[in-house]
Amino acid sequence: MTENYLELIDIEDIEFTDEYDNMVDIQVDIDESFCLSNGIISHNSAHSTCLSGFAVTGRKYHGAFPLKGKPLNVRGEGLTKIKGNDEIKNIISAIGLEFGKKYKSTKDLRYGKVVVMSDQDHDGSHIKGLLINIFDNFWPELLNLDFLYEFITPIVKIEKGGRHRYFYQLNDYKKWKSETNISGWFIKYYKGLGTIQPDESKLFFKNISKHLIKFNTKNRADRSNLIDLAFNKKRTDDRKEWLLKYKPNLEIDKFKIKQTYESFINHELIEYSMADNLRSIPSSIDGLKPSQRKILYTLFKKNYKDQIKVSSFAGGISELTSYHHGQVSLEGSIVGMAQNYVGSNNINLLEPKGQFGTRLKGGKDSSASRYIFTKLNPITRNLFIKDDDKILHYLNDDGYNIEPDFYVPIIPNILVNGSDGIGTGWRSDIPKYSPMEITDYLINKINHKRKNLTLIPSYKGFKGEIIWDEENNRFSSLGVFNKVNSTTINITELPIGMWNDKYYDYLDKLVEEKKIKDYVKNCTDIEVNVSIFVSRTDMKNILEEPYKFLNLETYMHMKNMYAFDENYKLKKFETPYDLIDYFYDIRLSYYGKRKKYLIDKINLDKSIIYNRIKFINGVISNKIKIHRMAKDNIVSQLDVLKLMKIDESYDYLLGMPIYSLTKEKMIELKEQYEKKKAELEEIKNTEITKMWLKDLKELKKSL
DNA sequence: CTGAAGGCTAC
DNA sequence: TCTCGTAGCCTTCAG
Repeated sequence: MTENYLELIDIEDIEFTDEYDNMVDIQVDIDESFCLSNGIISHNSAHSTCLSGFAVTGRKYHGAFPLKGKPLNVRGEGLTKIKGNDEIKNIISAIGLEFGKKYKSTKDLRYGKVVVMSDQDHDGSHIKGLLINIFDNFWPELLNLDFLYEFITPIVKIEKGGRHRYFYQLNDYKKWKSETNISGWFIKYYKGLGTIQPDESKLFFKNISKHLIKFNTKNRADRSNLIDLAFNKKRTDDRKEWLLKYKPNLEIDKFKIKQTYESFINHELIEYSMADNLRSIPSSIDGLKPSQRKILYTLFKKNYKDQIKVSSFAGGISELTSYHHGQVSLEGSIVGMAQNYVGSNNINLLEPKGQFGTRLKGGKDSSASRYIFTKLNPITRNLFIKDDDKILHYLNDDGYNIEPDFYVPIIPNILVNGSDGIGTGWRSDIPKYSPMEITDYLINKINHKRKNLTLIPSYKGFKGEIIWDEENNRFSSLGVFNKVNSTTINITELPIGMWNDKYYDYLDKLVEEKKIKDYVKNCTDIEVNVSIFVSRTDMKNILEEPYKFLNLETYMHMKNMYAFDENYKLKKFETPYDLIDYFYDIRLSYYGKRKKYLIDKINLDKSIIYNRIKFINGVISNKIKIHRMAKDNIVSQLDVLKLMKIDESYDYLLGMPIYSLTKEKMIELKEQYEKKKAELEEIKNTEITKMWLKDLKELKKSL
C-alpha cells in the first residue's frame, strides 16, 4: 500500500506562474521565509518519499504525517466515533485544531497550511475528498483562508537521450503522444508515490511552489453543499443524479485554471465515484467485475499446467493485465472465486486447493494466500467457450492488449454465481440460481416453448427450502429443523448467509436470556448439526413460529439488480427473466460472430491447402521451376500463376519441406481439402441457435 | 425512529 | 507477519 500524506507545511502565499514549464523542473533555492514551524515525522516506508524531499527543504519548517488507508467520513457521524478514530485524533493534534472553534486566521494553528499528498489515482482523489470533507464539516471557515493545498506529482515521465519531461495531466501526455513519434522514448507511468525516486523527490521539493495547488472557494454555500452531496451518507439519491450527469474527459489543467473545491468534486472526485462503480458492480453479460475478469483472463491465457500458489498467481495477473491495485485485494478475489461451500458459488470458476474458507465463518477462515493453490475449474471452459476468445473486444492498456471488456459465456453467469457489490450511488445485489435450471430455461427459450420454467434462487448444496414471500416481495431461505422429542430440537441446515459462528452467537444469546436451556454443536465444516434443549412449555411456543424463534430464515430480493450493459451503462433488471432476455440477444449475436469467424478461418485453411496442392502440382509437373532459381524468380513465377499470398508473402508455400513436394503429399492434401470443404459446408448450414444448443448440451453433461 | 451489522473491492 | 481500520449502499434487526 502506498501511504498518503497529509503534509504540513507553513508557507507564505505562493505566487503561481501562469506558465509552468514542465519540460524540465527549474532549480530554485528553497526560500526559508516560507517556513515557520516544527514538523511531524512518521516512520514507515513511503514516508521516505517525503523525507527525501525534506533533505532539500530542511525539516525545520516542514512536517509530514503519514495516513493509512481511507480516512473516516465524519459527515453525520457521532462525535464519540469521530473522537475515537486514531487517524482523526492524530491529524487534529498535529495541526493543533480544536472542535467547535471558528477560525478567523491560522495563527492559533501549528501550521499555516495543510498540503495533501496522495497517489495521483482515483483512490488518491477519494482520500483528498475525505480530508476536505473533515475540514468542511468541522472548520469550514478554514477553507476560506487559503489553508488547504495539494501536492501534485507527475503521472508520466518520458525520457530520451539526456532529455526528460514530466506530465502532470493525462491529456497533456496523450496530446504529446499523438503528435510525436514515440519510438526511442522511454515512458514511465507513476503508479503511486512509490514510483518516485529519491532524487526526484528532492527535485520536486526544491521547486515546491510549482507543485502546490491551492484549493479555492468560489462560493462558500455552494462549496459546502457540493461536499455534502459527495459525502452525506443520506444523499445517495442526489449522488445517483450527480453521477448520471457525468461527462467523461473533463480534465482540468490545475496549473492554468484556478483549482476550486467545486471543480475538484465535479471533475476529479466524480472520476473516483465512476471508477468505484466500475470495479464494484458486475457486467450483466459475464457477471464478472474487472478484477475477476482479469483473474479468468490470466488463467485462460497462461494455461498453467499445474495448480499455482494464489500469491504468485496474483503477481502473474498484475503483470499480464495491468492490475494497478493492491495484491491483497486481488488475492481476496481469487479466493472468493474458488470457494465452494454452501452459499458461496454455484459454479466455482476456480478450484480450491487448500483451505479456502468454510461455511463456519463465511469463508473468512481461508488460509494465507502463500499457503493455498488454485487452478482453472475445467467446467469453466464449458461456460466460457474457447472459440469465443477470438471474437471478444479486448481492452488496451497503453498499447498492451489485456482482458476483454466482457466475456460472453453461454449462460448468464451473473445469475449462476450472483453478485454483491457496493459502489457510489448504487449497490448491486443479484441472487444465485441453479445453472441447470438456467440452461433448461435457455433451451426452452431457444426452442420457442410457450411455457417456460419458473426461476427461483438456488444455492448449491443447500438442504433447506427457498420460497417466495408474496407479501414482502422477496424470497425466504429456510433452515432445516427437527423435533427429536418434547425437549430437543435438532437443526441440520442453516439459512443462506447464516454462518455457523454467527448462529452460535445467536444461540449463546438465547441461553443467556434463558430462552433455551442449552445447545450442543456437532457440526463439521460441511454438515450442520446442532441440538437445542428447551423446556416442554417453551417447546410449544417455539413451534408456533419456529423459523423466527430459531433464527432460521434469511431473505433475498430482486430490488437492486443493477449491472452494466454492453456499453458499460448501469442498467436495472427487475427479474432474472429480464437478465436472461437481455443476455439472450447479445449471446445470439455473438454466435453470429463466432460463426463468421469460424467460416473465415476454415476458408483460409482451405485456401492454404488448395494453394499448396497447386504449388506441389506445379513443381512436380515442372510448371514451376525451383531448381537453381533465385527466390525472386520463384516468387514471380508464383505471381504469374496467381497463387494466394499470406501477409504479402509466399512463405507458407516456399517454407514447405522438400519431402512434401511429392505426389503422396498431394493426395494427402487433397483429402484434407475435401475434409475442410465438408467442414465449411457443415458450419455454413448450421443455424447459430443449433450451435448454441450444442454448447448447452455439453454444459449440461458436465454440470 | 435510530444505529449497527453484513457483504465486497479497494485503500 | 498478522490484525485491524476506513469507504460506499441497502436491508435487516436490535434497542
